[in-house]
Amino acid sequence: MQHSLKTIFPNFSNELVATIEENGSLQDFKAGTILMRTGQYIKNTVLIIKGKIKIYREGEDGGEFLMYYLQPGQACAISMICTAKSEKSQIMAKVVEDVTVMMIPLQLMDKWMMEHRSWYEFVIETYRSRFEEVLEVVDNIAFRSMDERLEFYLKRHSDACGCSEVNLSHQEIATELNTSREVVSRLLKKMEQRGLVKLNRNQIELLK
Amino acid sequence: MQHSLKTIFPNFSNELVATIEENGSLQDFKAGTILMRTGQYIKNTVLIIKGKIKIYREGEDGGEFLMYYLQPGQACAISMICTAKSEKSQIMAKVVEDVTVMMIPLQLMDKWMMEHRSWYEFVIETYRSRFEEVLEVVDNIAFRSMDERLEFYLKRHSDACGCSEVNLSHQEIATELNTSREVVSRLLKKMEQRGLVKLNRNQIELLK
DNA sequence: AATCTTCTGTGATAAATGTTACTGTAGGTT
DNA sequence: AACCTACAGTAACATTTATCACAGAAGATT
Repeated sequence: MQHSLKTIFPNFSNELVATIEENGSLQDFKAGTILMRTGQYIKNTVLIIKGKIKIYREGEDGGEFLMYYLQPGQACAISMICTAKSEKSQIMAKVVEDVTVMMIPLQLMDKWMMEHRSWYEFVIETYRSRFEEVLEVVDNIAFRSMDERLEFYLKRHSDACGCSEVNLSHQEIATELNTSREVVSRLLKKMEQRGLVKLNRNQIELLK
Repeated sequence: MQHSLKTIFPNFSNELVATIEENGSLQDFKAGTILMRTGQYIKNTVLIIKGKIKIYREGEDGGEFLMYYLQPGQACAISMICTAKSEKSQIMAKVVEDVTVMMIPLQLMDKWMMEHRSWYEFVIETYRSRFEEVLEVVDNIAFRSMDERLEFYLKRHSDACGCSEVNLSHQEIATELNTSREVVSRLLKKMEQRGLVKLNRNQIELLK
């Protein structure tokens, strides 16, 4: 099998992997697709096999605010939490790099919690890590000014891709931080003067 | 029994209630006690029987930021999430009104998930509602300005106590919103001029 | 090459929030 | 009453962030 579940989710037991392959459905989505909207009911738990999904909050005025990214081996905590009670989504999920996901019907999610220890642990760990990530986001906006938040944002990006280049326009960054492009340009320029980054068109190299 | 678990947690099954009473330990804490600190390891899951606990994030500079309050019938989601792996706390928990809590050793928390359906559902629901609350907090700081946040804060308080008076000093409010007392005073004065509140010493009456 | 579009840089200005400093007031204490 | 302390009001100023306006640079298209 091309995308071995067992490789991507190494902690799943063999029985669990078999059950998932039997009951879940693999689906592909192109970059740009919105997988989940605020207010929409959730019908599936989503495991990411390949690609990248952005989880963000949308303001009433249409502003965005990045919460975190989901990558292979991870799952959407919101879809898990909400599924349990078939609740509405509180967030937006948008594909940023073509993804392959495993969709798992909501009834199974609950059932497996009791039957598969490794599923239970995965779900709990997913909750925990996402909760932590959101807390970190709160920290950032509550206690830090824009320049620090920008640095943190860039660092998170380069950590995620494992490289030191961030291929984004200033406008894209501004959107995710819910600020304006000019502010991002200005702050980046200052960072460049401090020798922290090198600025190219559609690309920011982290130097430190 | 004075504080009947079954009354405060109506969804718990009778067996679960019995198990909790057998294994948990009731403890009282005075207002002002800090039950949990950032970085501290968590050894128990905490169920609130009586009183009120404030869950907040602490900035490096000592600033505070209110996440939410815990009241009778609720549990600390962080303690549940972290317990599962005996992780460190990411937040601060401070008693604001004398509390009685039920402490449950971490091993049992996990065990009961498998054995008691009503416990499982309670835990999941706790995760869900807290996650939602934190998302709302993010919304507020990300998309709203201080005057809107203040209004929201006051509303949440009066909703929580079921009355229209909020008995807090400007300083206390400022601390929880991580701003300064002067800003709160100014904004409250404006709200008073708009006829939204009436200001007294240590008290704010909501008029609308 | 000429044209267009997108991205970036930057000044000027406005608005929101934070900070400093000082005043007055209510309530408690002696 | 005299005093003290916590709380509240407010002016003046600093800083941060948002907004507007415009210009130039890098790529893409014709």
